[in-house]
Amino acid sequence: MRYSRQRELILNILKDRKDHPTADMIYSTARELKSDISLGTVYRNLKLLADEGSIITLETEDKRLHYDGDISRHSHFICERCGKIIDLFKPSETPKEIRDLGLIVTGEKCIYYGICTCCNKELN
Amino acid sequence: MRYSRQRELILNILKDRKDHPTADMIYSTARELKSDISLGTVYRNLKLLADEGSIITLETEDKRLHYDGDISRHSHFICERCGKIIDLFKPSETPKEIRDLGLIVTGEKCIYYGICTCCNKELN
DNA sequence: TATAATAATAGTAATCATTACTATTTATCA
DNA sequence: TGATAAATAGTAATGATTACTATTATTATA
Repeated sequence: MRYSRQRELILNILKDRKDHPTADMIYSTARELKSDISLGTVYRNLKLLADEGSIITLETEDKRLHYDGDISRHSHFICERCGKIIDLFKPSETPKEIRDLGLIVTGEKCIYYGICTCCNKELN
Repeated sequence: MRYSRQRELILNILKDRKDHPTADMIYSTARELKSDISLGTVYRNLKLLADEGSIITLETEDKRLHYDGDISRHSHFICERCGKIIDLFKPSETPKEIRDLGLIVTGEKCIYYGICTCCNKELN
């Protein structure tokens, strides 16, 4: 894979932020920094980066892929009211039961759903 | 919500099978049993059933929603080679850390990725 | 049981996130 | 410094899902 300025930009944008943006959110940030970058380039590179394991994808209920520049082992919480995605530390081991089934586990994505602290305050 | 024959059919199809079909897979089974059911009806009712909690949706990496008629607390394993989705028992509690953050957890979806037993045999 | 009210459907059109395509640009290596 | 081919910009296409509308079916009530 050859170096490209666009790919480096996309990766840096993602590594610098702590939220979990969609492709078009990354695209709009990228446009501010390089005004002629195209949406297709953003999509293509996000996929390349995800395939090589440099970033993580999150398949959420909003039907848009979200991206995470933090590839450390952790899970996520998604607020069903405001949609905010919160990083959670993931302390538990991969359940022994899974290995006992003869399955080879290479990754996991655990998403908790509910109401975040902010929304809970607003509701009460 | 008024009774409908189509919705009952869709729910029964899903409750009767142990795999995790997509909308169009459910649609083709439904067509065999009621030849004039429409794809839109399948989609609309799957959404209704998921919203009321009668079935579960699985957001996978293949960009198609999969449905599960088993609403007991369990997680899933997806084979990255053949795409098969396997039910796993979910013994662990919701991590205390999450509640300590002031988050209200109403649900969770945990998907493990890797290679299933069948595919592993074929590879060796 | 017949009928009025309206929820649900079938069939089709529209949407929208994502991917594919192609002429042009750019990174990289001899 | 060119040659080569990967990457891009810009646009068209794809495909899962949703919206729309005339018609049908359910259900409450007379």
